[in-house]
Amino acid sequence: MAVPKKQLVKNQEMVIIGPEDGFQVATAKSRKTKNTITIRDVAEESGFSATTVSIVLNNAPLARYIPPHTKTRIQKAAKKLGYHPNIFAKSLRSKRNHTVGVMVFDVTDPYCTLIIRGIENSLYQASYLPMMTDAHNDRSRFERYLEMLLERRVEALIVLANWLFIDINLLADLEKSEIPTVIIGRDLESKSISSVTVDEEGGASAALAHLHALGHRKIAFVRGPKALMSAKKRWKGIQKFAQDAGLDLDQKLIVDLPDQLNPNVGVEDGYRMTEELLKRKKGFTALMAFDDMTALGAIRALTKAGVKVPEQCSVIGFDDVIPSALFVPSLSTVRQPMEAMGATAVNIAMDGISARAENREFAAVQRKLPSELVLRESTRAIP
Amino acid sequence: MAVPKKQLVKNQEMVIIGPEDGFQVATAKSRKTKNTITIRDVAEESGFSATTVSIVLNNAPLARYIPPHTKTRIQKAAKKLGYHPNIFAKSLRSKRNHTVGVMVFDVTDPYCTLIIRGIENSLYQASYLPMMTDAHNDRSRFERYLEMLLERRVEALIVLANWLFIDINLLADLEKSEIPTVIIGRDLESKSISSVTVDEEGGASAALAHLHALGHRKIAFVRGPKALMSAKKRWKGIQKFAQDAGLDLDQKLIVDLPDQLNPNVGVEDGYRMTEELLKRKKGFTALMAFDDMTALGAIRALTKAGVKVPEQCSVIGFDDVIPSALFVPSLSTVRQPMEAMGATAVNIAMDGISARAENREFAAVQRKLPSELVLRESTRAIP
DNA sequence: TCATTATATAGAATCGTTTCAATAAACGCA
DNA sequence: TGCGTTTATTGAAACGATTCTATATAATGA
Repeated sequence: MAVPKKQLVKNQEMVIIGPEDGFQVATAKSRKTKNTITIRDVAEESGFSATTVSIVLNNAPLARYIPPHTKTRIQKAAKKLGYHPNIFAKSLRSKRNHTVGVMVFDVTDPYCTLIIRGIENSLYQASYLPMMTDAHNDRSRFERYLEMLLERRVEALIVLANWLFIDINLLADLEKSEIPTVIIGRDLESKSISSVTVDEEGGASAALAHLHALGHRKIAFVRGPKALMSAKKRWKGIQKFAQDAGLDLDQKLIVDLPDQLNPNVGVEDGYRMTEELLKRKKGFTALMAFDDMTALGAIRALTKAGVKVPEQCSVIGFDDVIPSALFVPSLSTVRQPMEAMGATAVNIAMDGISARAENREFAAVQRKLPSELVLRESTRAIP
Repeated sequence: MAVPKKQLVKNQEMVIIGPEDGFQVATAKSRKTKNTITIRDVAEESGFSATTVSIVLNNAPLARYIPPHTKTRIQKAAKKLGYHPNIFAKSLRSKRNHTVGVMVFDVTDPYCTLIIRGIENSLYQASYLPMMTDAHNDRSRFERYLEMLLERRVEALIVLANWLFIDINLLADLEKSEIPTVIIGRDLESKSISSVTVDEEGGASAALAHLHALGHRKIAFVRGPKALMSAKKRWKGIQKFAQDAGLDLDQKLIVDLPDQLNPNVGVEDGYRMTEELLKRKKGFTALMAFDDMTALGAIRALTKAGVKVPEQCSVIGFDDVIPSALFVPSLSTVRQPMEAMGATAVNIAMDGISARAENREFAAVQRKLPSELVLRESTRAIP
C-alpha cells in the first residue's frame, strides 16, 4: 500500500500538489532571497491571510469588520517588511493606474510652462502623475504618442493645443479614444471632448480699449496666422471694440503672421512684419501684436528703426508668458490665467474619471475663463 | 486504497479540470459580451493557443520555429479583433513598463525647457515615456514624488537639479532607490548615481576671456548664491582666467546673489545687486552675471541708471536659456548644450536599464559636456 | 433556547500576460 | 530501423494583487 501511494504522491508532486510539499520549502526560501515582498509575505509575517491584509491595507469596505488589534498587527508587519504593493498587479485588477496623459504640441513654447505647472499641481493634489508627451508640432508624432498613451491605459487625456491647428482628423482620433479628454486652448463643438479656453475676444477688446483710452487712434495690428483659431477670436474682439468705439481700422496698418508651426519663430516673424508695417510709411502710435512673442519682435523692429517704445509707440501683446515681465521695456499684455487653465482641465478630467469609475454618464463641458489686462511699461499715453 | 485515490481524483477535477467543462461555456459567453479583447480571443479566432499567439506577437525567441503561415494567420486575427495587449498584465510579468521618472525642481525655470525637450526626444526614440514631476523647490514634495515614482516602478530616474541644492539626504534617498539614476547639472562622487554636467569652469573662463579680449579691465561680477555648486564652479573658472591673464579682480566690484530658491526671482535679484554695484561708484565697463536671468536684471538696472548696454557697459550671462536671444539687446552668454545634456542623461539611463535587464553590473558614469560661448549684442569692445 | 444577524477571517478565482516544461510530429543520419 | 534532433505547438504555472464566496464564531432578539 505504501508503494502505490508513494507513487501517487510523486505523480501529484509533478502534476498537482507537487509545488505544495517538496518544492514549497525551496520556493519559500527563494522567496526569502528575492527582494520583492508580496502581500503573502505580509500575510505570513502577521499571521493573517492575504485577503485580510489586502482589506486592511486598502481600507476596503470590509475593513469595518476587522478589529483594530488585527489592523495594527498587519500594518506593523507591512512596515517591518517594507512592503510596497505591486502597482502592476493592482492595475491589472482595478484597471486604473492613477496616471493621465498630457500632450503638448511644443514644450519650448513659453505659453506651455505655466499651464503645465497648473496641470502638474492639480494632479499632485489628486495623487496622479502625468505622462508628458511633446508632439513637436508634428502630426505623426502626435498620433504615435496618442497610441503610446492609450496603450499604457492612462485614465484621462489633457491636450494642450498650443499653436498647432487641431483638425477634424485629430479630433476623431481623440474622440474614439473613449477616455475623458480635455483640450486646453481650443474650443470645439464635440459632445465627448471637454475644453478649457480663455475669453480671447474679450481680452483683445480690452487691450484695444486700453490703447484707445491712452489716446491712440492710429493703431497697427500684427494679426495671428489665419489658420489659427485664436487669431480669429482676437481679431473679432478688436473689430467689436472698434465698431463700438467708432475707431477706424486702417487696412494699411494690418498685417498677418504667416501660417507656420514654430512658436519661437514668432519673434522673428513679428520683427519682419513690423518692418513691413514701417515700410508702408503710414504712421502709427501704437501696435497690437498677436501674442507676446510677436510683440517682442515688433519692439525689436521698432527699436532698430529708431522708434522708441513706449515713448513714440506703445506695444501690447497677448498671453503674458513668463519672460514678458522681464523684457525691457516690460510688456503690457493680456494675461491668460494659465495655471488656472491647467487646474480647470485637471478638475474636468478627474470628474470624467470618477464618472467612468462609477459607471455614470459624463457630459463634456466647455469652460471659458476670463482674461486679464496686465499693464506694464510698453504702453503709454500719447503725448 | 481506492478511496483515497478517488478522492484525490475528485480533488483534481475540482481544482484543475473543473474550469474546463461546465464553466468554460459560460466564461466564453461572458467574455464575448465584454469589450476587452484578450490574447485568448485572438487564440480562439486564429485557432492556435494563447502561448503561440504570445510568441508570435512578441516575436519571442521561439518564434523562429513558427512557420510564416501560422504567423500571418495570428497577426490577421489580432488585427481583425483589434487586439491590444494589456500593458498591466505585461508589466506584471516582465516587471518593466517602459517608463522613466523625470524629476525637475522647477519647471518654470527656463533652464529646464530645453533639457526636458532633450530628454523627451531621446526617450521617444527608445519608445519610453516620461513621468514628469516638479518639486517646486520643495524637499518634501520631492520626496513624495520620488515615492510615487518608485511605487509606479519607473525603470530609471532622471533628476534635473536645477537650482535646488541637492544635499546628502536627498542623495541617500536616491541611492537607496536601487534603480538607474542620472542627475543633470550637478556632479557627485556617488558610485551608484550617474551625472551629466557642463564644463562650467571652462565656460566662465571663456566668458571672462571674451570680455578681456574686448579690452575690458574693470569688470564687475554678480556671483551666484554661495550655496550653489554652480556658483563655485563658475567663480573658479573666473579666478583661473584672471590669474592666467594677470587680471585684477576688484573686491568692490563683486557681489553675491542671496541664497534662495526661486529662479525667476533671479531677475529681481540681479537688478538689486547691480544697483548695489552702481551705488559703490566704482566704475566698470563690463559685468559678468551668474546666469542669464541675473544678466537680464543687471541690464534693467543699468538701463534704468542711464548706463547704456552695450555701449557703455557690456553684460554677459550664462546658460543661454530660450529668451536670452530675444532680449533687447540680445544676450551674449555661455551656452549649456541642454538638449544634448538631456539626451546624454537618457542614454546613460538606458544603458543602466539594459544592464539591469541582463543582470549585468552597471557602474555609474559621470559625464561632463563642453560649454560654448555665444556672442550677441550685449557685449562690445571698449571704445 | 434556537434562529438570525453581525463580525472576523480565509480559500480560491480572477485580471491578461509570459514562460516553463512537455509532447508530438517530422527529419536526419548511422 | 531506430534514435536523437529540430520544428511546431500547447497546457499549466507563474506574476501579485483584489474580490467573491464561504465559513466559523459571537452577539442579538424572539
